[in-house]
Amino acid sequence: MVDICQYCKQRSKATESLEFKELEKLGHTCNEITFKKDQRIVVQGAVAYNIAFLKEGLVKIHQRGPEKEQILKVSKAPSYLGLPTSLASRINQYTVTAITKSKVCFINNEIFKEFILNNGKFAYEIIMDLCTQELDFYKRAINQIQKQSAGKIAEALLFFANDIYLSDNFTLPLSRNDMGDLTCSSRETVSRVLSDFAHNHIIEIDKNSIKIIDKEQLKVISKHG
DNA sequence: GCATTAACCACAG
DNA sequence: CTGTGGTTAATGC
Repeated sequence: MVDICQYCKQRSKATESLEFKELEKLGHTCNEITFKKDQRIVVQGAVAYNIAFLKEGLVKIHQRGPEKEQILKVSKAPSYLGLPTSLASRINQYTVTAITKSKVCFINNEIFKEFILNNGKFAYEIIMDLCTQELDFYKRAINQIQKQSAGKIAEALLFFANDIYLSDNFTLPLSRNDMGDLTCSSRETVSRVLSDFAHNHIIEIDKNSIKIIDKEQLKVISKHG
């Protein structure tokens, strides 16, 4: 028990709806754990006893497919890590790995269910969160099926710039291999497309630091596959 | 057929 | 781990 939830500044939006008493209860069962880069926070195949809430950091959520690893999404704090797997299944359906140092609160499953059953506002916020994620996932699933590789990689770059770093100048936290797993393409294709973008002055690239020069062009490529 | 795309393989930094 | 070149298979015109 590291934090007292009532005073935590990094709570989820849903917990704003909790009563003081409920927060106290949360505080009694909540454990905060810090993970280093590349440590696994949630492990596919293991039994889930807790809900994981990412307070700080950046993670990748990935699943072992029949052929190879598939990165389902990259997620930054604050967010719940895998409500579907924690609530709908007793076994984790995917692995979550820290890609930067991360702080995670583990909340007892039963307590969490109790909040959902007893507090409508809390439940509403959780449902909103799930809906948003599902819609987002549909969108990306279709993109990945229909776009060709330059489009998928352009989209990934825009995602990091717009959604993760809020800057056109950032350091890619993933290896080329991981970028391939994320965009459903091979690591070679990622390499080629990135250097191609650089040649065409759409981005500047030095190792993993990326600078987007021509964002409009990147958007066009992302849109038209 | 011919062109395009992207995966796979191999090899060099 | 990354970048690049050659090869190959699939697909579209």
